[in-house]
Amino acid sequence: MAPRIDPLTFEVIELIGTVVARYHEEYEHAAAQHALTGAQARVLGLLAREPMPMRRIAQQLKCEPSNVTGIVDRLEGRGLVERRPDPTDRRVKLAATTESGMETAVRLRGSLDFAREPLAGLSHQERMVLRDLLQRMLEITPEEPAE
Amino acid sequence: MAPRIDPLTFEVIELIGTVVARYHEEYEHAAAQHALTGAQARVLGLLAREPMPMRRIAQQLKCEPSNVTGIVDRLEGRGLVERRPDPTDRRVKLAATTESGMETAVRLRGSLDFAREPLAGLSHQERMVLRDLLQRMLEITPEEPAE
DNA sequence: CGCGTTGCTTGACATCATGAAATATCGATG
DNA sequence: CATCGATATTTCATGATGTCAAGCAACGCG
Repeated sequence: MAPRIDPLTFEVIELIGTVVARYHEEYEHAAAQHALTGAQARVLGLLAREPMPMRRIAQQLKCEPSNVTGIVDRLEGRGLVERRPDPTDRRVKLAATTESGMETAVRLRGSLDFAREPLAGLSHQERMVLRDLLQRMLEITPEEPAE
Repeated sequence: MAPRIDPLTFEVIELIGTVVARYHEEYEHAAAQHALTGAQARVLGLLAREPMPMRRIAQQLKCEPSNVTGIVDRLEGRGLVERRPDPTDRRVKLAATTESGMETAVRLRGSLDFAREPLAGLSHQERMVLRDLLQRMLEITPEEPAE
């Protein structure tokens, strides 16, 4: 078995676990306020940015396309989303938010206060440090020199 | 969405979202390696620390007790967990890992390499900074006058 | 044109989650 | 002690999410 983890690292892991738990909790709660499930909220959020084929939704959600069919069905049943033909490929169906769906997505995003709430206590300087550390943790290479 | 959030904060939020996504991905993957679902892995992990009543499992998972019944049923069906009577209260059933369940839990914990991997690039000093920032970010319920 | 590939849906099935109702036990009160 | 409200668990019905296999339509290449 792997060598034991030092206490500091363990502590950070626990904190990340807590962040993950809190994030999910708030996300589900915000979704529920709009009578949406987490999965529906995620898809609606994706489509609010731009319409996209079912296939791509599945890739973003890391699930099977057949699963997306059902989720979009339910969103469509509520008039939040519609399927359009792709002009360049008749196999493809583009899912897109309706006007009502876009409104819901905007309100949803507004109530995702995980954004403002937990960062309130951090200064601008500290947010930059946090950003850099998270980036390195995720091994993201900044494409452009960061401000 | 309204530009109420400055770009830096937005960037940090996105990063946290990425952390959450990656965490879940790795967790589900590790669970699947032991033929467990995420929920089953979480319960097994809880019980590996100490046996506890169904009620408490539900509280930890933030779900209804009736849901826990099913999850423990499946773990019990595989011989990973067993139900014991609580000597002090005959209403209560204590769920506890079997020997085999404890082994699985230990191996599972070992394969949760989200622990070691993503922090590898950070120095001891940086981990301390990250820990402090996360702690302040998570500052539990602003009962105290938020500084 | 023919044929393998791709995109989406359908169907069968397991899991997770909720809520309401049933059962058993506890604890307190009269 | 008998009763009654509260608590712990289970069962049942229902819905959402997820997988996989099979099917159909359309694409595109040879």
